[in-house]
Amino acid sequence: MLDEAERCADEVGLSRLTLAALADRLGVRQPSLYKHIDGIDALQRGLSIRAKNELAYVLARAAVGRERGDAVASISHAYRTWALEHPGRYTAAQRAPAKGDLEDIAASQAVLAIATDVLAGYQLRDDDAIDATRALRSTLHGFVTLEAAGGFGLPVDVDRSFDRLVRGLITALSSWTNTSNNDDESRE
Amino acid sequence: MLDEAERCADEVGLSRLTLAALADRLGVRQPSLYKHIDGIDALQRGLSIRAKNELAYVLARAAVGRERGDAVASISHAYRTWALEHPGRYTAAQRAPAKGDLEDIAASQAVLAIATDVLAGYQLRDDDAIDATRALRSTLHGFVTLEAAGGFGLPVDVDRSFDRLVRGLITALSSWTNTSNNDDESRE
DNA sequence: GGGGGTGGCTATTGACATTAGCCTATAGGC
DNA sequence: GCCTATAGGCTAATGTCAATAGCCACCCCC
Repeated sequence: MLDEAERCADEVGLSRLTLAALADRLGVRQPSLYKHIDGIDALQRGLSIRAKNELAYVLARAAVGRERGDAVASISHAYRTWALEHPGRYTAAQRAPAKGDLEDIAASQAVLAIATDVLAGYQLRDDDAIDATRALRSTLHGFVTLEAAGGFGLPVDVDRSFDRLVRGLITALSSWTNTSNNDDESRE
Repeated sequence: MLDEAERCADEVGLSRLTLAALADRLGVRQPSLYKHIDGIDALQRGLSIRAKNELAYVLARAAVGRERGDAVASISHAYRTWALEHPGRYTAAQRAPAKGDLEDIAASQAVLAIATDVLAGYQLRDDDAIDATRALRSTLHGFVTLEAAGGFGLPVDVDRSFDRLVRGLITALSSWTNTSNNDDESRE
């Protein structure tokens, strides 16, 4: 059932994943779904957890045997590719865990852990590491979200833009501890 | 009426802004709203346009008299502040214009124009400029969205993280044309 | 061959969006 | 001063969706 829900969400968008539509696709009446899942909130939670775990797995695979800029570039592209291929699941994965929902929290941290691991190569400490993780997540999430929402109107090559963004990110990470208190103007 | 809708959206979240709730707040029955606006789609479109224009104005003010890194930092902080103060409107502003909806397209471009203007100080040409604009938008949008969604679980200072991110962005922009084809490893 | 669990079903309720059609106050034109 | 168009409210009704209650059939296992 979650399988079908995932497919449905990816096809029509998470916000249009309705219990009625799902029942239709499964060839049963809508109330029958309640024998398998406890309402639409639980459905979204289930999708979210599966999505987070799947994403974590994809990212982990992209990172094996790489480090620093190489690893960042690899997971970045894997992230974007996965998100674009599974827009419904990607949206689901953004759902923040409820307080005390250990399974959901674990799934969320599985994704986070990849980022942390990759950034470990940069030898950042404490808050620096957290800042860098947040920067990585923000950058990827922002681009992918805008792209998926059709926010980039112009027909200019989006792959290239993403590549540039990732490169910029890697540049920033390379000198992360140096930028704690500087300005710009390194050129011209 | 849009005023009240904005307040309501900011208070309870755009997704929970319902015509029924809005009618309640206005002290009228729900169908009466149709005398003023053509359904919930039109309401969201109206909110979106107003939000985009307001955001564009806020950003423009933040940019006056500044350039390059200074301007980027200023609009970045203005962007985040506005988004956090008006979460409903900010969400509304993300809505992509419908094809051929000139008013909405104009509002969207008003926001974009600020970014373009600010980045003009970096003397980027053609696709470079577009890539940089997309990078700027992605970075800000990503951070703010994650923050608003409660995506940053840890209690570590979010202001600081944002500051670092913006600095990193400025660093990347400063050497934008140089990063077209490099790697990382500028340190250690 | 009976009992329970599994997984369907219909019927019903309640929130919400939307449409149809009605009523009133009022602002101008005459 | 009257007449009418319109702005802006209303009730009633329909349709979609989530959710709950309560019923029934099958099937496995003993």
